[in-house]
Amino acid sequence: MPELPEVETIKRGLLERVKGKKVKKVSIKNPKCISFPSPGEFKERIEGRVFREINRKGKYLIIELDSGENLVFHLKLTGRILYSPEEGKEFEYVRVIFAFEEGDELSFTDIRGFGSIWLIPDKEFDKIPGLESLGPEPLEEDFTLESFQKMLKSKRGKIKVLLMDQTFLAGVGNIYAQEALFLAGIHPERPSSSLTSKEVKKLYDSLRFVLTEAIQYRGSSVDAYVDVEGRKGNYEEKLRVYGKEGGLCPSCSTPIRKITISGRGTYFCPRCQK
DNA sequence: CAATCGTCCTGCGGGC
DNA sequence: TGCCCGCAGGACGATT
Repeated sequence: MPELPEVETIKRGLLERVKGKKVKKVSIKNPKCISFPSPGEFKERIEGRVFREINRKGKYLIIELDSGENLVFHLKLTGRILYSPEEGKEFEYVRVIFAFEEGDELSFTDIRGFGSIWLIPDKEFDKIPGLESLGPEPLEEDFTLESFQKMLKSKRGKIKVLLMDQTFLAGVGNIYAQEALFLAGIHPERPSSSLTSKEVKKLYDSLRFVLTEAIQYRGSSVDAYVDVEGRKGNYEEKLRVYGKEGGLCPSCSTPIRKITISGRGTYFCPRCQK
């Protein structure tokens, strides 16, 4: 389940490995993941192009090509982007392989197949569902406590659902929404409008803290996540409540509880989170 | 109108 | 033991 810290880790790995490289060949093993354009056009428009700047927006990964087009990935649940220093490496569940002139390769693999790839001309991000309606980046400077307070004012509904809403905040998913709420001592089912200003500040600080810490640890390998080198993240063992059903609260030793909110598994400490 | 549900897909875990 | 059913989940679109 790659969320902001995992996609950021992949981005940094790509900058190191493939920035400035020229694509010699695109091999499409399973065209279903290519949302736009047609597989044939996708291949034709990428071969011979150079990977320039590499950016992340929420959970989307964006590679700028020297043609002015953008190669965009969304990994959803089980997508992986894997680097291989040699050609011919066939990863499991491989869908698309980008082979570079230097003889190295980048593979997109996906077990469950929810992930998507797009190739779009510059400034045509509207071709990608969700990309243009993303909320602010929680680690950017313009996401201040004041702006978070304002954002919450016009919103209703459960706070956990809101944190995971990509149009509200970019890049936060099921894992880090729960971790931030735990650190802030806020029950995931609390109506967002019921938070006191003290709680809003705690949540703001917790969100930024947990995302920053998770990036430092190169992400959490829940589900299929690994970095471009195929290495697992180191943050899983640091998770405080996510996936800890039957475990004890790291703060008060009360058993962690699991509930379902909008169809998503949600872990929390019934004592620490009110 | 906001909240929930169905959908896509496949590995895996629980249950018998 | 081994099989099978059903669950998990990001985000869009349909539905209530």
